Amino acid sequence: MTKAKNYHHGNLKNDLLQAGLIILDEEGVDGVGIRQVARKVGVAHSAPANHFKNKPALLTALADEIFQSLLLNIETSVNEVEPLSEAVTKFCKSLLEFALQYPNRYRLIWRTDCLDKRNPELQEAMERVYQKLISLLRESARQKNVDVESQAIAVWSMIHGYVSLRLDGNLQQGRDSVTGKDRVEAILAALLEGLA
Amino acid sequence: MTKAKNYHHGNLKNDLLQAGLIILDEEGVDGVGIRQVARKVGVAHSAPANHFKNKPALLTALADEIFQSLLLNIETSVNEVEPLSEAVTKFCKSLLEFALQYPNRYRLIWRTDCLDKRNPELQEAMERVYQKLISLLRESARQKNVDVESQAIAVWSMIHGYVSLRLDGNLQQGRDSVTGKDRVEAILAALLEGLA
DNA sequence: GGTTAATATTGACGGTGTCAACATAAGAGT
DNA sequence: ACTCTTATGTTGACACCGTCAATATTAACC
Repeated sequence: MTKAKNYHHGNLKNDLLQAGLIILDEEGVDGVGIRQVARKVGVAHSAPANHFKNKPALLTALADEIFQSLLLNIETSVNEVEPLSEAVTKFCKSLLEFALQYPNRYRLIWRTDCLDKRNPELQEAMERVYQKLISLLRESARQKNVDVESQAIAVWSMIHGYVSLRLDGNLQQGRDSVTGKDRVEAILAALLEGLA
Repeated sequence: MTKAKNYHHGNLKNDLLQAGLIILDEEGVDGVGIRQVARKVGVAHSAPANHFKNKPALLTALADEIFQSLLLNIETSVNEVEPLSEAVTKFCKSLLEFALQYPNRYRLIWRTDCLDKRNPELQEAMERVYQKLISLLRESARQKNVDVESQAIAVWSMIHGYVSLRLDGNLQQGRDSVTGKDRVEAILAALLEGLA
């Protein structure tokens, strides 16, 4: 938050985004609104309009920022040259960690009903995460004749589904503590080694 | 919609729910609101309050109905005695079919931020779907020493993740048409046979 | 048939996003 | 330095929304 004594605020746009992040973490997606962030920054309710065309634009800008930090998280924890199982496990775990640390941020980036889906920056931000996964799989599938795309979608679907279910509290009771190793490892083992 | 000539409407509660379903299909989760359904049924904006304590209660009642029909869908298409791969495939496919036919219904039942999560009927409705999957896996895991719970969560996560990504348009481009067989089969094959 | 409880209506309150009209300040060109 | 233009911030209005309180209407029961 930069100081705000003057009529012209300085760098309102960025301050609005930071305020939005805070509100998001504290109150969830529904808490984030034009008037809310304006209030938090101490500016008139209609000031954000100069920087964000409408509510979806504001949320999309937030989602974009979030995707970037998520990607950073992933890239610092995954090493390309590891064997497939290691790489995939780290990819999934860093995604889960991020979601557990900032549940509302994870929720927002998938709330496409609130976002401006066509925003190219947003699309590209998500694409980068997906491509990271693709590259991991391609690396260790070198000359083997496998359908990397399907594998990526399988992993991507599973971890996203698991995280979503868990964040929404849909893996009830003690159902999410498994003997010894974490459940992520267990379901990843199921995927890596096969069910049958 | 029953006729509404009288002051007392007859069975308003049910009519509100049906109207809610229609609005849900047509306009999405955000379109469904107290005043909206009241308007659709032709009744005062505050009439629903007699039948639904608040908005979450209305949406929860809808979600409950939806879960029931989803379970019906699954149960008529899955046969317990089939081999594991068949049973799991049918389970997942009927879930996907349902989601493609009524995308907004599928979306609603997972929007736990809009729903009354503690509602026991809702919890049980979801639980029944999950238990169905468990029973499929247990059936074909008979004396084999496998962690059925983890397997169930793996399947459940993957199909839920896949459907969610697909409904939200996050499996871009032609990325979702794979040579010959459907992508669901491809990712299920990855899960059944293992990645490594 | 009169009383009670259920159900529907009306009107208000504070909240929201968005728009239009206006105020203020910063920057560019002369 | 002095405009003029443009970017930015303010104020006020509008139509929605969910919720509540007060009231009207009817059904059901003794």
